[in-house]
Amino acid sequence: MGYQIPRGTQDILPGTVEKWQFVEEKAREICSRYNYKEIRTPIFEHTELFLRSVGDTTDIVQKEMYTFTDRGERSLTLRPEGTASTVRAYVENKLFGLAQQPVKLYYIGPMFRYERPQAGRYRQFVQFGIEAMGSDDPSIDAEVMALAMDVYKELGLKSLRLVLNTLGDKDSRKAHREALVAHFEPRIGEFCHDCQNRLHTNPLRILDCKKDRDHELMKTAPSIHDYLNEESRKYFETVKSTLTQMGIDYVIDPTLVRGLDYYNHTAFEIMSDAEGFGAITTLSGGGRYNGLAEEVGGPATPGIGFAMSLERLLLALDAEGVELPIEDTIDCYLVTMGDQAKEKAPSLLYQFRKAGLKADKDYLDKKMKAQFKAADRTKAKFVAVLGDDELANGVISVKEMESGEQSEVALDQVTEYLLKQI
RNA sequence: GCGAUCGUGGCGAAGUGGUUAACGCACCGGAUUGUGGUUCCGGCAUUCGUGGGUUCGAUUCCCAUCGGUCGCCCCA
Repeated sequence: MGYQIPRGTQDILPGTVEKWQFVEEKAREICSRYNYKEIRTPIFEHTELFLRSVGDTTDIVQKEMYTFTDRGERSLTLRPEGTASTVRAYVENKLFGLAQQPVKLYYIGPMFRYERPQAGRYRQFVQFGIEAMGSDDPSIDAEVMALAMDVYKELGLKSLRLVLNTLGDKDSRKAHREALVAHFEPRIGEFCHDCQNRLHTNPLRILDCKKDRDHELMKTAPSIHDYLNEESRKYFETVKSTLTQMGIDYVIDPTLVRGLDYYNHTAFEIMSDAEGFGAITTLSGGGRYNGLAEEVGGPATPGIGFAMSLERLLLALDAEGVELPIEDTIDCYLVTMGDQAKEKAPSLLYQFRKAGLKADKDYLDKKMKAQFKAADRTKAKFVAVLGDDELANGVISVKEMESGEQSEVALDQVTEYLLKQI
């Protein structure tokens, strides 16, 4: 049976690829409205970059990376997300020196994570994401969320929920973290294995453990909101009020924690409430990562961004029954009858195409009836019928498929005729 | 990484330890020798994900493996 596609990957074929193109085009259009410029970075990076940025205690790094050694003994990793590469490029290319700040970038491309595939989860998947670096103004946090929501809304999605939280700044996080450890440590034995490990690596994650959700200590656990210093609290307030003024709905979820270590202050996810998703409801996620540029060897630079999976976006469109306005017709299908006409066909078709018409013909020597069927299948608006008779008289028959109306046109005028008709 | 479930032609989908593997859609041809979307007739899987085992014989039973789907974990 030949070869099989690797697990968790997919071929995107004609018929589906048009949806991808449409969605990508929409994302680009919105980015250009918000003045974000595209950046293209390599699909693999030095492994160290991800260890540093994503965090070596995260699931992504611990068990999901496609890491390999190249012939020069370098450890490389297929990118599991886009922020690390973008920040690396920002630092390496000294974009912090650009006159125009903040630097607002977007990317669309494949990411790789070694996971058990299921609906909406692949080993190679496409993320569209943006990063704004060089400003810690809360209005840019709101802008990032607005942009993300615009993509979904303008494509026609309705069942959306913007979930928002703050993780606070370094000091707030540190104080909260200590409080969490103090809270759970005396009775950590009552928690699951994962949580016991999390206590010292990442106590924040205990809060959204599904197994221990009902433990009494969960309800009394210290919330980050009680440990926010004045600055962090004010920052969060401004982000919220800006969103409100923009008319963007959101809900606060104090337990929202993101899976990557680099986040602070604003963290958000966009969820879909549409039926038909199974376990996956998160369409995209993002947040602020002040300090990441330094971590990667650059100057202290605030940053914020988000990323969405296009696979999940398409799934959501499907779940909500959204039909994208995709044009898949052609203007003219050329049908021929007889040897002379057949010989004339390629040059005539070329003439159509040079004039800008979408045109095609038969290549399998089919009978006329079958050629018409093919014309239907390609959704041709017009069929031009050229037989030896017409050719001898210097004319061609043009039939409009929907109405069935047919007229005879001079052969040397048919291109102009078709251009006028469509 | 763990658990469950499924895997039959291009697609959907029956089926049985035993000579020819239903059916529907799609496709191809003809009725209609220069005109499509309707109708009628005919054609279309040496083969049941792959490999091995049990058996006189397996698509059907067993094992392994690969893959899909779902749940857990986690995430986009």
